Amino acid sequence: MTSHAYLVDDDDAIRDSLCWLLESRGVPCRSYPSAEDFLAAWNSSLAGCVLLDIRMDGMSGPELFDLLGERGSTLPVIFLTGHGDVPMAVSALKKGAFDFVEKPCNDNELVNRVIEALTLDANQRVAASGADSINTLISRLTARERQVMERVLAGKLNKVIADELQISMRTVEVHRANLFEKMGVRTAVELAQLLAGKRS
Amino acid sequence: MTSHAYLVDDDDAIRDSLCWLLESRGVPCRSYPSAEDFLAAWNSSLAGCVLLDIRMDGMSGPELFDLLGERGSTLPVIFLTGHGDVPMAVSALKKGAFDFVEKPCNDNELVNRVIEALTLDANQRVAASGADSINTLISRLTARERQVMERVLAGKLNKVIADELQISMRTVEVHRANLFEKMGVRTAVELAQLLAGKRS
DNA sequence: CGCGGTATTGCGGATTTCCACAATATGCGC
DNA sequence: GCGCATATTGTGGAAATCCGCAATACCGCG
Repeated sequence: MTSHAYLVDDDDAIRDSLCWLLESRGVPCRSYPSAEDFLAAWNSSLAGCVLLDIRMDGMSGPELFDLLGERGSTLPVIFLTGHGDVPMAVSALKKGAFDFVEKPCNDNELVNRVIEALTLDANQRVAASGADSINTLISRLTARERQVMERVLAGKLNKVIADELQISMRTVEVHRANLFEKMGVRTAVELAQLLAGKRS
Repeated sequence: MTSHAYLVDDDDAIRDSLCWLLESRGVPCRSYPSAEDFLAAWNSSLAGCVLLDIRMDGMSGPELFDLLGERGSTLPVIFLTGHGDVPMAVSALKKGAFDFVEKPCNDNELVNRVIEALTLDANQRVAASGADSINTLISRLTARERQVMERVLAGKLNKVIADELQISMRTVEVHRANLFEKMGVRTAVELAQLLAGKRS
């Protein structure tokens, strides 16, 4: 999924001109005439950022913003508005909007913000992919292996784990070795380091 | 250091009325007639939050905000302004201000924001104290113990560590046991958990 | 100079982990 | 039913860790 700027505005002229501006600066751009249109097109694998008009027919910009958040979007959102007020800007930013700019605005400024947002999103994605691949690894463990892993991470001895799980020590050793193998580590400490912070 | 609201505004009447409002709601408050006054009184152990007027004689609110940031303040800052515009609010929030409210504002709203900011600050402090106490623990280790700890956290076997440090395995065992004792853990895994994330 | 803290090492035994080899049982899909 | 993945257990030995007891050495402080 290439990184795009997703422009949502119900004004045809603005959509066209902004889209042209961005593409002329090397930023791939797709535009949508309504919040509903973008929401329909959105899926969690979209990468890039969103340029969102505040006031639109149908669903408003902030409403779309909230909805995207609920659906797990992490796309940076830049609000665009011709008639914004301070409380609206404050509210948007406190909810995690990337920026809030008033129309008309300086072209270079806007393109810069878009590029910043694109960069942020790219960084977020590499960071997330780390956690993701770890969760993928964990997902490949069997239930037993996960139970053993939990207890290994709690610093428990095999014999204690065996006792807690009501199985023999030998079995614990087997699960332990298997899960280390699957997680690609050689020691319990490496496992702890691997999962440091991003627990699932 | 008790948690306070630090009010910085050059308008006597506003200072008095806001201070009275906050104290009447149970929020201890101290006020300063200028940014310079607060800056002089500030030190890194102050706890609470800052209520900052934008436009003041001498140093402006945003200028003070930047300076505090440079000096390592983590106090949440709520900007107060009677004539703010959107770009100003956006700029403040993107720089990390806690909130940005326009005067006149609803008393309850403001008090709520202050309490939120106070809560945030308190949470930040407990989080920081955790990292701090860990660093304190580490600082009590001897040089050798730290060297051993590094390698233990790298998942190395005692024999390897002994080899790297050119000492006997027995010595490594001793250092290892001592540092576990000092760090208050019983296993290498616990140590890794303890230092998960906040490495010094 | 003696005391205390740190660093160092050895011995020997208890405990634990690691692993190869080997085997049984269950459940699931073709 | 057969093959495969998973779970389970055992034997036995090599390797590593854990730990008490004991000793030597260096260094800074009073």
